[in-house]
Amino acid sequence: MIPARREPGPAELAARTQLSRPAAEVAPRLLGALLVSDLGPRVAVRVTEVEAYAGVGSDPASHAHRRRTERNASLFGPVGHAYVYFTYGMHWCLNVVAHTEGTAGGALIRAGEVITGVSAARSRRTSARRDRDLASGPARLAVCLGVTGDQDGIDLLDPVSPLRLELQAVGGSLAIASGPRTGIAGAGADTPWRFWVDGDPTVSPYRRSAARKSPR
DNA sequence: GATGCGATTCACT
DNA sequence: GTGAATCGCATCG
Repeated sequence: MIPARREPGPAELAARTQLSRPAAEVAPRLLGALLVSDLGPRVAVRVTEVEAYAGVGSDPASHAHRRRTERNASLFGPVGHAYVYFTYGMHWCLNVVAHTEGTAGGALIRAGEVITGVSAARSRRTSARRDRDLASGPARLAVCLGVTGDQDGIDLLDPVSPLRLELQAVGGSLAIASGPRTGIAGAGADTPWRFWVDGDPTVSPYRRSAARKSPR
């Protein structure tokens, strides 16, 4: 039989509204939120570091800067869904789609603290020496949660989704710091769209854009 | 059709 | 601190 159309609850509607704003405004509000993965044994992570990426034309560092393609399509899609991309031939990174109606953008989840399923996270991240290293980096966090390209585009606000974002967990008294984004060169390199929980040990160490050639 | 490089991580010097 | 690993994608010819 045909399942009834899902009725979004009030928390989900509130979250959807919160994410329907420019990524740069949404990103700091994701700090302290919970990412819960039921892909395999449950692992939950408290978000401690994020970066904002805007849409076409406005942010040269964004995957959505040039135009919509098959790869970045999720960034143009519904707010609150996942954008998962593959980079360096081996790493997956997770974004939360956030933008105003008709535009594109999202927030890269750069780091978090594993608060549930530490042993499961450790078995996925055998090279991590300390617990604080388990999700201290975008690709590390994705591994912790078991996220791959298979999760690209899924709805993070659907209560039955295997990967969920819980905004209601956000506490009020977080010390938020901001600064330039990591790994960005050229235009947009100085935009302070990286946000983190000040003093949190799980925040990934800042690296300026890979000092390739010609420093100037 | 070919090519260069990336929103990174890890091991090693 | 530096370099290798590794491949899909966007750009260029």
